[in-house]
Amino acid sequence: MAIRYHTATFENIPSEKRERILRAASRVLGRDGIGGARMADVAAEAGVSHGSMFSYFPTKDDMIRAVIARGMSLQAERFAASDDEGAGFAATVRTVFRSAWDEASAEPELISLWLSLSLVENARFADAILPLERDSTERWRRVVARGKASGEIDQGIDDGAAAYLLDALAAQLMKSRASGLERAKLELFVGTGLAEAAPDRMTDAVVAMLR
Amino acid sequence: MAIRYHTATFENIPSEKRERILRAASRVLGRDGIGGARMADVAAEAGVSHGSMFSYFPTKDDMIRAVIARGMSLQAERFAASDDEGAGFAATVRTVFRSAWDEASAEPELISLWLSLSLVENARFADAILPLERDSTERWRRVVARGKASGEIDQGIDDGAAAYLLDALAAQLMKSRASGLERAKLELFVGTGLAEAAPDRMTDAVVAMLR
Amino acid sequence: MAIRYHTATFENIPSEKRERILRAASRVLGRDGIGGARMADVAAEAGVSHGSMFSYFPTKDDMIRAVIARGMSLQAERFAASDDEGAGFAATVRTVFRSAWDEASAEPELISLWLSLSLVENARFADAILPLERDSTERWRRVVARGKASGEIDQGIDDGAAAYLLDALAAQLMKSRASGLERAKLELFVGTGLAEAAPDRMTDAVVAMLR
Amino acid sequence: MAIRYHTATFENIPSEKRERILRAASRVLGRDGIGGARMADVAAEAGVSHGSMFSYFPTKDDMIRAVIARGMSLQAERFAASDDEGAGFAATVRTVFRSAWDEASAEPELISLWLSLSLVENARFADAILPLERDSTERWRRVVARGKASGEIDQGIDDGAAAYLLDALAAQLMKSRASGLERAKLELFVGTGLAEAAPDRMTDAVVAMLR
DNA sequence: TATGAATGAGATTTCATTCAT
DNA sequence: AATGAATGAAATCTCATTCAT
Repeated sequence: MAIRYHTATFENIPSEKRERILRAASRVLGRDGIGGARMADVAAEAGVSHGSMFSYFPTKDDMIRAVIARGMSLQAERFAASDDEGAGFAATVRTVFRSAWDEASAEPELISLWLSLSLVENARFADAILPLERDSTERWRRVVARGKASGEIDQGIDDGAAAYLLDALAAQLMKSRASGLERAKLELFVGTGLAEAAPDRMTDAVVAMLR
Repeated sequence: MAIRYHTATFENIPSEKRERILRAASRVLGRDGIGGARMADVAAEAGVSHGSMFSYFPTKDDMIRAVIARGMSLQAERFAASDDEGAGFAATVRTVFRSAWDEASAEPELISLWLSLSLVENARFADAILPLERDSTERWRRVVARGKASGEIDQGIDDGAAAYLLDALAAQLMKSRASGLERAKLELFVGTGLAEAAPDRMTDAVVAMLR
Repeated sequence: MAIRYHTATFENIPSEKRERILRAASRVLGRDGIGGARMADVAAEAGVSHGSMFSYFPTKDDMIRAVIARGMSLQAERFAASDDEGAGFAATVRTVFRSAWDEASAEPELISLWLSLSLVENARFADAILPLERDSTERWRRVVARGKASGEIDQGIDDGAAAYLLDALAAQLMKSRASGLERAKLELFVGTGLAEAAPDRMTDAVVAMLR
Repeated sequence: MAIRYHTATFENIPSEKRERILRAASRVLGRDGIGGARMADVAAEAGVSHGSMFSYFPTKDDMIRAVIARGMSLQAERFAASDDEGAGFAATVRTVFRSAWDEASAEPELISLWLSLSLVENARFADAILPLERDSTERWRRVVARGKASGEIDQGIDDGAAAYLLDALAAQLMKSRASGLERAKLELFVGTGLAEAAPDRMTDAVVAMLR
């Protein structure tokens, strides 16, 4: 069902090499951008020959899609892993904000790539992550619904707006791990050097607001 | 005091032409991205010769900085214009969200360009808008302070977090005017075709939450 | 005595496989041209591995020469088969034109390949078919000689020119089976859709002219 | 009405340079073939930079079409120039065969290019010369008609076949100037070193045959 | 000052050939 | 002997920048 952007050759090589290449691509794409990334750099960083890249992916665009697809499934896995239907609203928000923060810190280049997908110039890749965004939407809606059911969220609150706000906050936190500008902005609000505390502080704040 | 990125020649041409060039550059940069924009396209769109571009700006990077600087001062003007220290918190949020939305709708390419500046690949331009972000921060802090003073915001609310949240929401609304992906995400929350109502709905929601 | 362009390995594989490979090569060379043909395509079309091709033929050029040599001997066989020293001039011309037409229709890619050999860029392969051309010359000279002897050709006719003309006509007919342009040209003369009747019509015409 | 394959830039440069580039392209295409010709070689041979070539022609294919178009109009001019409706059949054939021979000798690379167009691999360019072929057809039909009217051609002769034969012979003579293989073949018929006499000898032969 | 032709370094992509398994 | 992954040189095309007019 999932579309494959790579060639049969790519499926035949050792999975260790496959991972190495996709990680290198992810790193270069995150660093130099979709347009600025050079296949030769990815090849060098992955320790394969320039020509080999094109035996793994028909075109640069295909490689990009493959990296996005991998990023998506990694993210989906993490979402699923952090999902605990039994936890309370505040605990859930705290867990999700914290894990979003940690994952973004671990692979900031994937976040950079994700940021790129919002640009019109890269719109042709955006469809690749829509499913993930949809997934994320649903997740937040359910979290809000549970919060209302448990009384942790005021009944008068607009569900959709609350979900949007929570999603936007999580996204903003992640972006501040990948982007110097977003990080600077975050520090303007929480204080220089206090970024690390941001996920918890935001959790407290948002939980308080919604009650 | 402000740094000039253009040449003396650029100052000698009619201001109408100057505007035309900067607007064309803005449009092309927003559409094709910082890396993907071509000087020849800007020239063609502005109705000047390709060669002239380099007599106005020493390099492409300089032209980009000039466009960003112009975007910044436009934005600063608007901020100043919409500032009404006498208005209440709710009214201020509504006005700012709405005007952010309208301005983004009017010049989405400036928003696109602004989005680009969060990417690491374009980090060398980010310092150009930091002053504006700082300005925006201060503004939201003052708005929150007024809200607390007037009792429209609960005393227990974390000031910094509230300001961050309001800023993030305003930014998110603006971005959804320039990016198909962000627009799709907004519609996932507020419902397809209901994007237009988003600024008011977000205002209502956030005002309710902070009370 | 004949030069071998293939390796010893090629001689050890089943003759069925050998044929399959040479036919595939012929097809690909005819379709994509000598320069444009890709070894990988030949391999795929023949159902052997890419690498094997180079264990059968040291280089692409060798493979091409092998294909040409095979085409030559096929053609020589057919020449010999259609040779009937006892037949009259008109009957001989008719038979040869018709069989040239039919053979070209059956394996147009061999004709394409033969056409390629007239190009300067492929001159290095031309020596491979000179013997065949020489053979063809001799054959036509003999046919003309028989025609004169039997009185079917006017004594005043220039033998060499007549033979050249007959050979050129036969060649032209064959080429029109492989080349869209040559076919279009033939139809300009004989009428659209009437190409199939061309061999007989040309036979009648040329027999009438030489009498 | 005529389609232009070059850019506006190409029209702005000195006509001397334009000619130089098209001639260089023609030479390289004739020598290395359509697929084998390299833009860098054309550029070097014309004394312009590699990059400039792409400011004159959007793509290599466009350059090829431009060269073909130029070859066509040169050829059409010559056709028109050698047209003498008042001349007798034999004189016309002699003039046309001779001028075809001379022109082919003067610019063999154009003939090579023309030969290339018969290959399936180059079929996408063939439509560019169909008008010329059509023109040539009509011309030979008229020549044959005049020959019949003046009694120089036997009434029983098949008009279409005669025209086809004359056209094929002219083409064959031209091709033998560009192709070593075709030249060798011609010499097999007329005798080594006697190629130069071929046009006249063929004229005599064909005039005799058709009477 | 304005123009637009010219340049060349650099990016993607192709493919004959090699070689480890 | 067979396979197919790996290689890297080379080809087309792009575009910021320069420069003669």
